[in-house]
Amino acid sequence: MVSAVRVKLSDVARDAGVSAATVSRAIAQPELLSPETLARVRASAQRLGYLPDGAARALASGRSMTIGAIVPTLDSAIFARALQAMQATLAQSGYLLLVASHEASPAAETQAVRALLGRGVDGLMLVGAERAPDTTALLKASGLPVVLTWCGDGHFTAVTIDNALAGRLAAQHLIKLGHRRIGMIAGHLQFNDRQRARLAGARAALEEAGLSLPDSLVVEQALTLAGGRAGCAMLLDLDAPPTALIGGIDLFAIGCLEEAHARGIVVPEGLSVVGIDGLDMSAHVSPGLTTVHVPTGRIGNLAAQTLMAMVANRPVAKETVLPVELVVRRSSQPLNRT
Amino acid sequence: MVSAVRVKLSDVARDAGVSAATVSRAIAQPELLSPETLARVRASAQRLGYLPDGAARALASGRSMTIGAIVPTLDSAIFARALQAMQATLAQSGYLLLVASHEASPAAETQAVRALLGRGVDGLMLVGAERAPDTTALLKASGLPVVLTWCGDGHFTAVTIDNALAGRLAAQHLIKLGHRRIGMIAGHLQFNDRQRARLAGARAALEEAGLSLPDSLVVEQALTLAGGRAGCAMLLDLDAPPTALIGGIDLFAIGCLEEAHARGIVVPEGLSVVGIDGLDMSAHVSPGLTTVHVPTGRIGNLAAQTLMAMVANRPVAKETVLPVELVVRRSSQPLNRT
DNA sequence: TCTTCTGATGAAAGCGCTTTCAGCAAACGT
DNA sequence: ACGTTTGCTGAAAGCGCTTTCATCAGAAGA
Repeated sequence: MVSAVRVKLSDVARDAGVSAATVSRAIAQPELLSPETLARVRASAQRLGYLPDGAARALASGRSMTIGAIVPTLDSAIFARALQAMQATLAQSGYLLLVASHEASPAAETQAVRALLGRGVDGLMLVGAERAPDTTALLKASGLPVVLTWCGDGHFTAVTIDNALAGRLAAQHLIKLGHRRIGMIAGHLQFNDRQRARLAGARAALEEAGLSLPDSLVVEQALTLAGGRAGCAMLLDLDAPPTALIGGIDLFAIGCLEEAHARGIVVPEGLSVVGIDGLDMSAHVSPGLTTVHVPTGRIGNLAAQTLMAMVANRPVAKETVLPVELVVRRSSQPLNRT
Repeated sequence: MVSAVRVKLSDVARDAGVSAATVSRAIAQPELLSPETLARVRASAQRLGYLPDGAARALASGRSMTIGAIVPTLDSAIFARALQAMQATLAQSGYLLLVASHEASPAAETQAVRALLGRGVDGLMLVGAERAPDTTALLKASGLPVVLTWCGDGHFTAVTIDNALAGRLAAQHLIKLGHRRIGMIAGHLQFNDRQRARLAGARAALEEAGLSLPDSLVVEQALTLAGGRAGCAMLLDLDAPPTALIGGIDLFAIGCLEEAHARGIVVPEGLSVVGIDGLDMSAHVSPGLTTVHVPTGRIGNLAAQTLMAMVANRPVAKETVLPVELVVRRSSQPLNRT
């Protein structure tokens, strides 16, 4: 490792014949310098290949130009897209994204928050509103800008969607099509307020229509395609199987499509399926998946923007609720249209 | 923002009645302290809610406990999985992941490298071996541990797969099934050595079998499902369309499945399709996708481990080539079996 | 001509931690 | 009994930068 001695601020200062303060200003507040000085400093910095030391800057200025994000997992189309959007938005302003995942463990989330807080992030993005009290206490004590996503808690700033409405829209669509026995595959409800809300929304819609979503028609599964298939299998194996299924996430719904196909059940003739998320994939599977579209990318963009605004002490909306929208495709049709 | 004054090392030291050095040791090298002192310091730290300042630690110690990763995009099942694996592996050792993406732009990659270098990462993961000379120069000059993934360049340490072999396996499989006109949908080849190698491998296999893969049977597409569909459409619209298709990534192959389905072409009877990647999804689409499986998660794990080993000055293999493996499913079958 | 600004720059004091280097007591060796 | 080693702890010097605060020309005002 022939690590060349790092060029530091003082080297540039010496080279340019100015003080360290001037070089510092050339980087952070160029408008304070005379054009000539600025040009000279920049030339020196360029020639020496100067790269400011982030740790030192962070220590001296109290800002790290880094935003933290803690998600259940990166290995999910949803969170991956949201993080990509965040990262892209942040990068435009010179911020970097520090990520951690907790795999649906509140304790791991606390750990992650502690780690990111220690790393001096300027702001923190979290998913959902439900978490260990420790975590919340840590967050509040830090006084750090925090943005919750997907679900808010009324306390922290949030960029959300109405998950209950999403569940409701899915259910209402099926009800309107004449379905009466509707089943739902949800993610494990513990430590997942998004899924709980979607389920509650669907249930409320059914009850408002004089129907119901009994626990026997709800299965909890791991948030994977295989989970969706397994859930679908369980519901179809019921004595009186549902005529329509709601997937708490699109992946579940796609799993249902596969399972139905494997069983020789034609969708939508033999079974209607509706998802929630609006994955790209959902438009391409066959039959095309009817789903409640969620603006995942925008959640990421907005979370990033909100966080940066908070860092800059600009006012931000306490909670931004992004719209969800039913997208009807081929996977759902009126009951008994044979 | 009622940001409570941050508890600092000196506060803990005072509270515990020891020097700052002792508190510092309690955190980083507890074995140097007497059990009693250690316990006392820990109790104080705990009670005061002390959280070490990462920037200060990084500045003083020269280590940030942060690893950087730069990928084309986070919004891809492949990179998302690799990053999730990296993150999980790193977290176990107290490291955090700083991510950036470049969207297939060499200039953006240079930018990202600069940003991460400045942020004082202890190591850097990059995808592929091809990049702007600036970037390479920057990397070398920094002397930082760097691990390339998917493709190596013989210079930097790398955790790779044999992309050419992957392409070759896909092609050989189809050749063995009797296919003679084989088409391929590849990602844009510029700034994507993985795709170039896969294409080259497929082409080599065909030539070895006395066949060929003319440019007319190769289409370049954006790395999305829609790209796969579009590519498939182009190839099927040829006067003499291929009887089998290789997708440079599974997503392409899945797109082919959709496009074929939309055209009323039955896979595999009317068209054989093979992918490369081994997405979870590929096992679940119908027909199940024949694909060359790539151990994506292991690439991430190994990259993380390698990077940590390099940071610790432990010896590491210059290049680890992970195995790829053909997984035959239903989407491919002998030619003309009707 | 003599203040009073204004704009550009420098000196120097940290930011919160790590890490030599020393010091000191207790344990050891002979 | 007297050097030596060993184990634990403290003092203090930075790490590389930012940011007051002070300075000092030159421009502007009286």
